[in-house]
Amino acid sequence: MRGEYHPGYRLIILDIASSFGVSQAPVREAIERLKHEGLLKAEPNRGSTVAHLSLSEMREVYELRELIELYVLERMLPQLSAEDLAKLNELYESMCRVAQKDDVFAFIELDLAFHSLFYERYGNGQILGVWRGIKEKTTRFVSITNQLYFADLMVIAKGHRGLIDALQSGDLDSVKETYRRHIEGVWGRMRQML
Amino acid sequence: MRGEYHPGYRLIILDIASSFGVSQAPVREAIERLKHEGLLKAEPNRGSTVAHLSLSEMREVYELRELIELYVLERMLPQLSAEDLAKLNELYESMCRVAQKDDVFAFIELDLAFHSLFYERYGNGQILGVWRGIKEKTTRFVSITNQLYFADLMVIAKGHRGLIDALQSGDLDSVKETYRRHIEGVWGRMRQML
DNA sequence: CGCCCAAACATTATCGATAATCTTCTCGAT
DNA sequence: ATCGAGAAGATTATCGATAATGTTTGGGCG
Repeated sequence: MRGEYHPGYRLIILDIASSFGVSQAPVREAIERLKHEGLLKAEPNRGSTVAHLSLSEMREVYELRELIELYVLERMLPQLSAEDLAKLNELYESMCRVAQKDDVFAFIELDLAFHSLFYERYGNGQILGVWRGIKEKTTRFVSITNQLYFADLMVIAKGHRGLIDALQSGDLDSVKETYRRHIEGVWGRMRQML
Repeated sequence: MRGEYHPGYRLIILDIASSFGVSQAPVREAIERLKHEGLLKAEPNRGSTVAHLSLSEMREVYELRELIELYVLERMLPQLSAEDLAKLNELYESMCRVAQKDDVFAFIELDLAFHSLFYERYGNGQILGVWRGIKEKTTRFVSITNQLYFADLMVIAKGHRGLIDALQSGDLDSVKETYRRHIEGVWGRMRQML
């Protein structure tokens, strides 16, 4: 997740086991999990390597995200409480703080936490599950590309100010349009990295 | 998947291992996979049980399905080839054949294969992944509730005739409306089971 | 000089056993 | 009779070792 092992790196079970001071079994279990979360790729009898995460895959992720996030937003907008808005404001301020320190990893966590609020409030567990997958892939992509991202950290943070304002206005169309532009904007910044 | 082990059933590793004539390791690996596919649920040191699949969960699944299927349909409609339509017709006829034999499991496979065509043609791997999850949950739910489903098998089969006709007309709005009614109709039939 | 085959090596997959943990049952005290 | 402590049993989690598989290296042959 943090990009510590780069894509393509082959994980040797016995090495990992001895580095953690455990036997093969727990390492195998962990690898099995990571395989199914899509972080590792494996071929039978050939071991596991860190999965690649291509730009084209991220394009697909963003298409899916736009689809479900606009839907969730529309549906949960009426239920949005003052408390929720306070929480979003709080996250926005944390984002600004972290942006100045150029801490990319902490920033993306906050950014995604901001959007998570809507999915969690909405209460559809299946959609939440899809969002979790999107979140994970996004985090990983940012971790991998890292250094190229933080040029615009403050710009992205400020963008969330606009989102909050739109939510406060309560006008559905302007909320959807603001979000659509936001999501596409972040994606556009990402795609320029490669 | 076939409902052989019913929800709540506890899987004992050593029993399964000896029944397959293998040791614990491969059984553990399989369980780990099934856990992450959501078919099993596990608590640490307390073993694994077959996951329950509630009606409320299926409601969520159908909400998600309607969202993404209408989207995919809209986007890939222009690319739909005569070949695709022939394939859909073929599946429709198989459905009718199987419906008469009251083979619920075979029927649901055909039904889902019908809808899979759109997702596979569309070419967004992330969305396809979401669909795979939906497919799996649906199959399982039908397997579990089984006997209650096949009263309407022929009705559901015939419904696909209408979908093909709508697709052939090429009119987006009528396609979307037909599909929306179809998806909600199948869901309505399901919810009546409980 | 390059190519194929076999041996040596590296690594994964599987095994059976032990350790840790949880559950059930028994027994004594209240 | 009820509750809790503790032993006995069942099961999972972990271990280290062996078997199976894949990869590399070195040597003989064309």
